Amino acid sequence: MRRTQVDVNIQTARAVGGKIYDWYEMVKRDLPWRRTRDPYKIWVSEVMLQQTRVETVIPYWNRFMELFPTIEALADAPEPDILKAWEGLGYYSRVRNLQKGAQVVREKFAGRVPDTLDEISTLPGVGPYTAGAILSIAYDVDVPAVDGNVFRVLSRIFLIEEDIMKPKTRRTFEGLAEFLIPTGRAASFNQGLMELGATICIPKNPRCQSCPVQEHCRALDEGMQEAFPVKEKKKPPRPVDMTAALLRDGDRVLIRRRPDKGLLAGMWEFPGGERVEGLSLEESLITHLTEAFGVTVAPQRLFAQVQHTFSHLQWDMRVFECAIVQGQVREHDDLKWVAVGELDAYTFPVAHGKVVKELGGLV
DNA sequence: TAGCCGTGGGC
DNA sequence: TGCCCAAGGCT
Repeated sequence: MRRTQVDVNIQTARAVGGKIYDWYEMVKRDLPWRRTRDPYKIWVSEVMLQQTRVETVIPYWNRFMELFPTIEALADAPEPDILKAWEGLGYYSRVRNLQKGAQVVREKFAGRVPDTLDEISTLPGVGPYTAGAILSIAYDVDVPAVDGNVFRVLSRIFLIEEDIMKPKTRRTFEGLAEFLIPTGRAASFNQGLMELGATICIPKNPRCQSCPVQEHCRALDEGMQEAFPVKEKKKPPRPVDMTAALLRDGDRVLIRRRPDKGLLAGMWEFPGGERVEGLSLEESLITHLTEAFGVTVAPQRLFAQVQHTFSHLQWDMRVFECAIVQGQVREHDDLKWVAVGELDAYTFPVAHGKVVKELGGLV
């Protein structure tokens, strides 16, 4: 028996596992992919269900089964056909991987979906969750299938405070989920855990009065249901004061290309940079341009102010119209004077694009 | 490890 | 409106 990092005695494990199993057998929804044991059809359903709601998946699964009823049919289908069948589901690499997987099954596994963790995990698009789901549901193998529902349900029952956003946390939950499986009944137990998470133990306002394991739930006991699972909140984007220079030469403006790596790699921008600690915006801009091109500029007026939020940064960018007071710009591949009317030919980040648009409006 | 990949629904 | 969330996996 694998040892879990969560302190659970065998009696509790048997009680919780059995109750979830019994409850699922009582209340399970009649879903189309629950009417088959065909590993291929269950595989397709599990991939469709990744990050996607059951109600959304049902019509897609039905249509997919008509179009590609077997591994052979999917393996041989033209890519445009499979994409069309997936249209509107999102995450389109899922269906490309599914087809690649079908081809691998045909060529390496004699057309039969593998029934071991090691083998099935070699299929593209089959990660730890999907592997466990297919093995348990289609082949009755007693392996866990830990998805977002399972994180939520188990973290509440056992008051697990590990951050579920950390990859290593998965092992804790897999160990516990495996420990809870009533022997030989992983198919219904695993689906029961997920069904419980989807219908009762929901993220907000969980329906604890209807829960089959309410008497075992430590979070309910402490009135802390909504504090679980523990999920490190994404840090809010760091605010950054950006500066940029609008330098004109007749109807042309100066743009430069960003480095090939890092944020907004390879895109074009109006030269500038982050505000330097201790300096004003204008002083920072002068410093950046001096260092970058060896020219001295004089900010003359604020041309535009643009806000743009990235996942990790929040730019408050001010674009100053500047004059060159000393030195000369030497053009090269990544630094050019470009007519305003030609700027469309260059790719700008959204923030700079707004400035380009404003410039265009002036022409 | 963190960023990326799509879409629809709930609040 | 703007988040968060939903049966994840890949790079």
